[in-house]
Amino acid sequence: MRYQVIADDLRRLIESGELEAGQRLPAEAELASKYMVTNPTLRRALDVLQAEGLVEKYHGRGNFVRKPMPLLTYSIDAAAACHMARSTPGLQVGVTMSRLEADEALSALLQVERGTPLTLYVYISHVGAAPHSLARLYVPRDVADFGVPRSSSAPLGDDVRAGLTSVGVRVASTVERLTARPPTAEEAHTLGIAASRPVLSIQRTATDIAGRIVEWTFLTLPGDRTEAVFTSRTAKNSLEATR
Amino acid sequence: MRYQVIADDLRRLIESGELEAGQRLPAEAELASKYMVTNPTLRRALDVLQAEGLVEKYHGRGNFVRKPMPLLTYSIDAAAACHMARSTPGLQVGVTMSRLEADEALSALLQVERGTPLTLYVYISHVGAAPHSLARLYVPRDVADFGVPRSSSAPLGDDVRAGLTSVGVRVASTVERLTARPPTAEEAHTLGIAASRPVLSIQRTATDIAGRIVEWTFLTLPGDRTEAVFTSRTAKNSLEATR
DNA sequence: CAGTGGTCTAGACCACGAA
DNA sequence: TCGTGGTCTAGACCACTGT
Repeated sequence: MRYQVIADDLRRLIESGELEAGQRLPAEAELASKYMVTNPTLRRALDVLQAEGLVEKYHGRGNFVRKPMPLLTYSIDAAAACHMARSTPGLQVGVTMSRLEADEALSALLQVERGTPLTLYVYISHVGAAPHSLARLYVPRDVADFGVPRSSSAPLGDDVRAGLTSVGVRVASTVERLTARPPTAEEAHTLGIAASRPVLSIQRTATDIAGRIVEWTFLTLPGDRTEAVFTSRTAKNSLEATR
Repeated sequence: MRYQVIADDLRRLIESGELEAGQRLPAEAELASKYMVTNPTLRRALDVLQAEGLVEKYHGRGNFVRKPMPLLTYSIDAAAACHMARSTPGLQVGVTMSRLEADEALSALLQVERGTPLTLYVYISHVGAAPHSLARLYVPRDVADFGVPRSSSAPLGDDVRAGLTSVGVRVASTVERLTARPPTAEEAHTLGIAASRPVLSIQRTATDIAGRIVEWTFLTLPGDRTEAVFTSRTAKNSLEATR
């Protein structure tokens, strides 16, 4: 298997530092002639490295050694009942807002009737040029209807939650469902990862005292750059445990 | 992109049930001529479906529609502070126990000195012949030293936790760290999944009131067959929220 | 052995990105 | 525009599985 041999050689070059992080690899045509293989075979080798998270491919620009990225920590703390991501140096967060009406799928997820007006917030965070996280938050407009939050350092939509609180919505309960799965084609493209790289997918439902769903969030986080941390303290001992 | 079109069509056939679970797909040559593409293009389409977990490939035997497996729910409930998996019909759990001494890595994880005697419990659950979950629990023997738990319906080692409580160990705090990643070769073999299928990896640390780590657990769960659910209630409203 | 999937070539052509 | 990666063909040959 020539493509494995080539992948092994390039992996060695990357891990030994001879090809530096962020650096562009030689053009595929160049590598193909160096290794005396044809285009498809060389590309197969690069696919292996991309699947391992060592290489990023950009159509028209080149193939790059993937930079080690800061770990994004998604914290789930029972004591504080808060959700935050550790602020990361160089992290930029972009927010877009759009208004839509609930279709079949959304009406089921949010437990509202079809056609219910919703607001969708999409958060995409970057470290430099590389995407780092993707968050989609749906809020029924009859629950709250505020504008685009200031682009903040919260890549996972915490400021929408803060906005809900500020308009008097009381969140009583939050349910988070976490799965590991391959990204959809769209997610892989948005996050700039290979379709074979796992993502940590988190679906978060926030319910108010009346049992109404006030926020439904869909987080897609690159598996190898994300850690979800959950801390629970046994109720009776919570005071002693914090010393 | 012809391979995507083909993948979409085959996905539709699988999801609609026209191609049944476990059934062999037509030979690649047959499919290639049906879709009027060549071998590499058809195989590319199958790669997509394999990455999505819809198809399993076996060299020399054929390509098969992957059988759906029961979902394992890993529940993290702040109110109850308990961890359990929903009992699954046909689920069988095997437990093995072994004694060892902490090496470099384990001494760091468990915050004990090298050479500290430990007990390792390995839980492997099956549904029929197919492996379903893998749990490795380490307990320092100076914390507790009980025998092999009765093989139970708890595939994730909950009975070790129960055993700790029964000998008077008070767990004050539990930290769980969840990541999505590809399996190691060993894990892929044990769980019977492809190396490209993501797993949900959970590292759970239980600490007692004195800050001593009393249990360190390493769970490896197949991503597309596991869902970790976390429920939190905002403290002040916990009574009202339960009605 | 026959049937199946796995790898590779040589080359054409398309699509994207930066200058 | 030009250099880059992305897709596809037509066909050869290899490797695994079961009879």
